[in-house]
Amino acid sequence: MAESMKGLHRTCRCAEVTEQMEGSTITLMGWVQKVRNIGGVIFVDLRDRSGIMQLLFENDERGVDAEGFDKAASLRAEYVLAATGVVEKRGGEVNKNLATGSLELRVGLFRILSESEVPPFEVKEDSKTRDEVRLKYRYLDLRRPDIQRNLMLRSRVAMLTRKFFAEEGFLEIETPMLGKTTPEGARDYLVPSRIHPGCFYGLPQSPQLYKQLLMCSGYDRYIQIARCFRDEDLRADRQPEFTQIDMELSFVDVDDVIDVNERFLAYLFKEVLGVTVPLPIERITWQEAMDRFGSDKPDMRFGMELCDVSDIVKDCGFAVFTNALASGGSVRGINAKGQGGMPRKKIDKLVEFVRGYGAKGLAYIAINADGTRKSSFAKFMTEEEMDALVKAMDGENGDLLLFAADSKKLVYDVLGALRLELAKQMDLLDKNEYRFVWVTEFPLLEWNDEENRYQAMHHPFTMLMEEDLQYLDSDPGRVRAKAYDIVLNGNEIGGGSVRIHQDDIQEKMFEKLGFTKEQAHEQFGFLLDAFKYGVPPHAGLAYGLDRLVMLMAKVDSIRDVIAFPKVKDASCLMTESPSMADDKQLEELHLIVRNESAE
RNA sequence: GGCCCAGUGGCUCAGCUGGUUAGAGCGCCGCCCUGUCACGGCGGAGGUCGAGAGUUCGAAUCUCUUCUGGGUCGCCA
Repeated sequence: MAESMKGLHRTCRCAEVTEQMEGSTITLMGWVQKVRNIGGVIFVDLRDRSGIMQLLFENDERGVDAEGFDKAASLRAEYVLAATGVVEKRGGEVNKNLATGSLELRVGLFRILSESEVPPFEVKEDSKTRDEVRLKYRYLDLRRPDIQRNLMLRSRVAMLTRKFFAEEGFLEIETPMLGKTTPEGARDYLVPSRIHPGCFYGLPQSPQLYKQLLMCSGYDRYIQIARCFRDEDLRADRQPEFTQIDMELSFVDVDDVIDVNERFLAYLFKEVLGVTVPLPIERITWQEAMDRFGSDKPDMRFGMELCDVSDIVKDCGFAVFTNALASGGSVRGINAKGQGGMPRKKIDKLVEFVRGYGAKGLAYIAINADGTRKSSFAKFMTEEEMDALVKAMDGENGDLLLFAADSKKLVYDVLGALRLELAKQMDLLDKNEYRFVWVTEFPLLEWNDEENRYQAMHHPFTMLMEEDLQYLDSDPGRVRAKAYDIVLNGNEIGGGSVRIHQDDIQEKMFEKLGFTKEQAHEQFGFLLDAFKYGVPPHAGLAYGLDRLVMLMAKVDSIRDVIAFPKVKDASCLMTESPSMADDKQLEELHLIVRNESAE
């Protein structure tokens, strides 16, 4: 039977009890973590979000009466208690694993505020319970200390973000959830309009257009911690709804955005983790990132950089290499230091791995400890050619050299992914190390094979680098954008760009993207109109808050830093959303028509 | 949409080259225990092996289909 807490007030949280409070009478409230009934005395670990405090129940003049002792014996895991008593030094050993390990509360009076059924899993740290079960009972899962720490960390990140940017003169302004749907980019979540039959709102993929309008309106530094929605397939670091730290600034260029944001990151990491981020953060261009790491979000915690050996092998006898070069591709390799002894089976696994990225194969040279070589393609090459290749790769005894030959893009993809996979296998990735890098000068456009046209790599409002304007007509793929990503340990945690604010360039941009004037106006007319009335040069950036917190919390899934995440198919196992709407709702929204002729 | 991994008492797993009655740890229930903190001791309950079909004298085990969850490629301007 649940009892009332009437007349009782919580003094502090469980783990906030200190040795200075010894001798004083306090009241704690929380959940029963563990009952240890050893006969004449009962120990209970009481838990709340601060941690654990041990309660002592003993039937004597300083403790509980006989009835109270029987009640204590009935306690079970996850019961909610209010317990009043005296803080004492422990009579037995000190528990060094607890902040309150030298103390206990000798309970004089307590109430069971709520009983609990036996939970489907134990509420404890480092769960090994299947996600399926955890997420169905998410309200219990969220009681775990590690998840609670993650969400407390997240709260602190959000608080410090607001504090930092407020002090930098940013205004927090909310933008609509119900907006205009745009067919470009990710799929929108659509919300049917009751009042306008056949019409739909789109939930924002980001506040992009609104924040640019705010710049037009003179709110020269804007920030918002904004919920965003994308109806695309999920990943370990991707949820259909997620949170951005979104900002936009007027009268700035690339360096201004980078400056305030790297100071922000240094502040955040110092305050939250005590980690010093050396400033300025390293910057590399997109091209350099691709050439060295095969990725536009390179993990800089380790080397194993790509090496272009196209020139070395251009006349060799291995057709896989020469054919790739003949069709405009490249041959590149990476050197997995000390992996020359990798068993054949494991190498075959790597070959399987790269096939997943579209590679037709993976050539390798394993250099044994004694200098002899084992290679998948030695028979097509002369000894001299092999020597030159090994030398170019800086191959030493005991190394494993891996090569990909294909189109440039595929070679980047394959070796970029392989580099990360090898780093995982070789245990080169330390979660306590935080390596930031700005990747700049992204291509403005990328070719879309399916639609047979260029499309914006970032978005259609991204400014190009002035010096590349000359190529916009002759060689659009060569034009670089004033776009930048902030990358942390191989994760894109944020990205942004300088926006176009000159209407002639914007129109040219739409033309390059294959928009007619009419199409551009139908989709973005309000922005183009706003640009007629005086628009400041502006630029912005948005962070994926969930990913950032995931890395700060050193966890592998974004779900561990989101209170109520969705599973792979975008449903919620707890609420069982999405669910069918009833006919009445659908009729009101004009999504079905009532059959009137049935009478 | 493709590929890969997993599904066995409440939880985590073992069993899988087909062969008695499917095991373990934790949890749960009962009794005992006055300094435990992974408390301990004794006793006990609890499983149509995700579902369906097939092969077989016989299926947790092999085959196919399907469901659920995870990872990933495509996708995510």
